[in-house]
Amino acid sequence: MAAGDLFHKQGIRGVGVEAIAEAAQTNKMTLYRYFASKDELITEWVRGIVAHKEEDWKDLNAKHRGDPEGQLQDWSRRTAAQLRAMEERGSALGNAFAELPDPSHPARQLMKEHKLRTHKRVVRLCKAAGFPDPAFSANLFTMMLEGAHSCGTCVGMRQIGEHLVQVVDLMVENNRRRTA
Amino acid sequence: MAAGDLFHKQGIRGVGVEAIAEAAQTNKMTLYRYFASKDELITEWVRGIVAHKEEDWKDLNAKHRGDPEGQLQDWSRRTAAQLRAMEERGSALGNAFAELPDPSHPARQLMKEHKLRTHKRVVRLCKAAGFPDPAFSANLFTMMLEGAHSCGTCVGMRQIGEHLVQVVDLMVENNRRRTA
DNA sequence: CCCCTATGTTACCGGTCGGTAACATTTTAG
DNA sequence: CTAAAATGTTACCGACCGGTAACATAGGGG
Repeated sequence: MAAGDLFHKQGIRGVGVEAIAEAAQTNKMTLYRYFASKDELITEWVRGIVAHKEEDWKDLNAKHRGDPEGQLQDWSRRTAAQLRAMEERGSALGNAFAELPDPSHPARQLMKEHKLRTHKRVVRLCKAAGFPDPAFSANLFTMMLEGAHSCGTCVGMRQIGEHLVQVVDLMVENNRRRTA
Repeated sequence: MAAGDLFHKQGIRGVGVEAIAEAAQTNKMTLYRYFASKDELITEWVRGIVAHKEEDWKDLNAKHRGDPEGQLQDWSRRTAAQLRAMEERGSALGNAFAELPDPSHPARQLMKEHKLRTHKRVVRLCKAAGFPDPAFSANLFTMMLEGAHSCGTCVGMRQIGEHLVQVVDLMVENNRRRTA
């Protein structure tokens, strides 16, 4: 899905179907034989991103089975890596969410569900890790994660990523000391 | 600037000049006698929001002169209040930033400058408050602030706001204990 | 009253965009 | 090789949008 690059770089509404077709090395007609509308194209693109992130979580769970702290830490590290690879344009999902105000848009719903699932996962991890107030800690994690994407404009993504990792490590270690 | 409501609710690109004029209880022609283009309209709208936020900072500084911790805490409380008053649609500036990919767009530059100024202010406050690693703490604050806006989708803005206040208070108190 | 300015009205222009029809071309499979 | 399926090409439609011209109307100060 080469269209995604365009969506991300120029904004969903800023890129025309013609340009998408060209980027996919085909033409408008063929495109419309596979996708019913531009909205469906957008939705499939979003679905792909979301699926990829969900896959990442499965991988995380497989790699650190029964180790919630490890999952949280690895998660922060992967996020930091993504941040490092990120350009001026910020998070694809975040931007897409802002560009699709219609609450009934399928792509928006996909993103919302994914956000909810992710947050629930983090709450579960915090609970499993024995954090005294899992809801609070989870919200904190989520806030920082979401925020990290949009504040690379201030100091650069590298530093933000490192600090994200730092603070997650710190919280996990603190909690370990507390429970030990 | 009633146009702002439309920009915020339907997205900048999703609202036409005609609708803006109608919302301002006038018509397109009169609008174009005051603003050279839609982009200028957007820019002025953004300028207004940014100016308001800067004014808020001045007020913060005036109310807690020589008390950096107090400024940080009050800042988190004001943000929480904004979050509580926020609907499904999220932060106006955040969305605008996502909707204006062109780095040379004046509105985008305004937002970027504002973000940088704000972050520098937070760094200065952290330094003044005697945080051991001001850059780190400031990034943490900014991450949470930025993130709070975009993760109300998960658990609702009220809880996010409260937790933002909680963690800022916690950090400030921790630092106070450390330096005492 | 009258002039000047601000505002409103209508119609229009050029361009772009999402989407489709009809037809030509290539690729693939049997 | 041939038939069928997939892909490409061109042209087009209708809708919308940003922006403008020309003209009508109102309103306020001298």
